[in-house]
Amino acid sequence: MDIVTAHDRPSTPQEAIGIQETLRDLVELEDRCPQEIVTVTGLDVAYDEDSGLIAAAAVTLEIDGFRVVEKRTVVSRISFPYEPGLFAFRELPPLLDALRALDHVPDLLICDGHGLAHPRRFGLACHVGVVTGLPSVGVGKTRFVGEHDEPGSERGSRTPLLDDGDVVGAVLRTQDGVKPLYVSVGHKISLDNACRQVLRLCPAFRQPETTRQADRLARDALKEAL
DNA sequence: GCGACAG
DNA sequence: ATCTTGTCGC
Repeated sequence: MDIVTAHDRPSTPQEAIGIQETLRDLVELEDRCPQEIVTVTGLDVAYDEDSGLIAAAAVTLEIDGFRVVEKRTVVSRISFPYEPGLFAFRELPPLLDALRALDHVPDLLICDGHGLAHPRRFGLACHVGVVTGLPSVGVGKTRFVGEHDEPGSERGSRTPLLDDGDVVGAVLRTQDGVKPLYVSVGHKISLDNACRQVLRLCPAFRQPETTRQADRLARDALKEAL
């Protein structure tokens, strides 16, 4: 897969913020993904702070049946400190390497982190979407920005995530009585469609099947590299 | 000044 | 993210 990038390795936080403020104007919030989504790629990373290693994984599944189409892992060095709001610059380099290694271009990317639900409306999911040009969705496990009511306890219930008067995402219950997920638009997809696809990916567990598999792959790759 | 703060 | 005992609920 071809990826044009030159804006993923800033040397200072100030520079990183500048990159986000420049790229955020390229985010497309309309549905520009295929009408029928067939393949979905899950992205995740695992860290080992002691060795300074980071492992990234990209797993492409057929959304209907979850058959594995292909999977790639990359292990490299951590190149940016963790900082809320800038954490994409930590995960982006290895994630893009993993995506570049894919042979098949997926219909949608599922990121482990927020998209628009970010202080500058440009979280990891937006960044990955913009630099790849692919539709992307951000799925967070905890709140980063915004306020919301508690969604109903049944799977599929959702409430809007509001920040500064903007609907920046949705708090979506993916399993009955289980802690909800924070879904936000990354790129080229509407919030409604994003929630619909995430629900399809969560038939039995809280987290999307794509994220679960990517998480496991990244951990295994990291363990293997130690 | 005092919290809050994706992974 | 990762570490990591005990503990609550079904």
